[in-house]
Amino acid sequence: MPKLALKLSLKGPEAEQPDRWEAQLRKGAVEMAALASLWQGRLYGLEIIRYLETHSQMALAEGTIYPVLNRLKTEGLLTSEWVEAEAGHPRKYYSLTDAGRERLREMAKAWTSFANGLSRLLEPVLNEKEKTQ
Amino acid sequence: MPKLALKLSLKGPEAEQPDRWEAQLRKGAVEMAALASLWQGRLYGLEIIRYLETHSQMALAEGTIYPVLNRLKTEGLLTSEWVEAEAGHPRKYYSLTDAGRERLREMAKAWTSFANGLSRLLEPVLNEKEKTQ
DNA sequence: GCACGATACATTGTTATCCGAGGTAATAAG
DNA sequence: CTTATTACCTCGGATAACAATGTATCGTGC
Repeated sequence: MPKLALKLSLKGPEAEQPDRWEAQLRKGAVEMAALASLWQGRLYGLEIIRYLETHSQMALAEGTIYPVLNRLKTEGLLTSEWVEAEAGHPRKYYSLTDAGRERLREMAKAWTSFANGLSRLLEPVLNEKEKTQ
Repeated sequence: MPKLALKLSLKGPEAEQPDRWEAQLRKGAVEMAALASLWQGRLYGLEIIRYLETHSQMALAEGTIYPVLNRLKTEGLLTSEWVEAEAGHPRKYYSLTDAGRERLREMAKAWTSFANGLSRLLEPVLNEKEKTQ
């Protein structure tokens, strides 16, 4: 057996909708999440993925995180450095710059405001207080 | 003066970034917001825009809302009916279907979970509790 | 040595979405 | 009849997530 790593997409005729919707929710929040994962210290790529999965139920693919990290690096929001591991492939550790820290603060505030607005909107739904028009 | 309604995009060499980021945040949340605006009764297109702007600081363009409404209608989550206005152009009122109501409940739950995860992630940032690595 | 698996980084193509810019229709006022 | 207002609708560009795929490095078993 050579590899057999197929992840079994199983795309049925009219299956999977919730999955795609949550992907859309992630848009825009991903950059903020990546920055946030580095708030307490440097991490390398795959570590960021695991961190976010553990700390926020946000499951990102590798094909998502690497472009994002490069984007943020280009914008000067974080830096990277290669570090040799005792075993295995060398790792590229990312750290927040001062600009990145500042930007994350702004994003966090904007996010909070945005989330509060939506929460207010969803209140009747979650509390099931229907009003018959 | 003929019209002069140009909204002044003013796309400088490296200007406007915060605006585009918030647009990304909106992706995915828009469908939910549109459904939520109809929870308490029917509204027509422009009214939905105004409702969301008032109740959640979410400013949507017309070019955004109409395709979304058609999408939701195609999925059977809402229905529409033309209603003559006493004055001006007739209005197309949208209402939630039972399926739409049910879907909105699911979305609201998923959103809450997602938002809570991110809130947890941002806690250190908002509380400014840096830990020197 | 060399095949193999594990770990890690990286890129490409597909698909979905927001929204600016533009258009149409109906009514009312000048 | 021209203009303004209100409303609905559509097209095209830009951006983003991510599945699939590829590359590089090291350790282990033979």
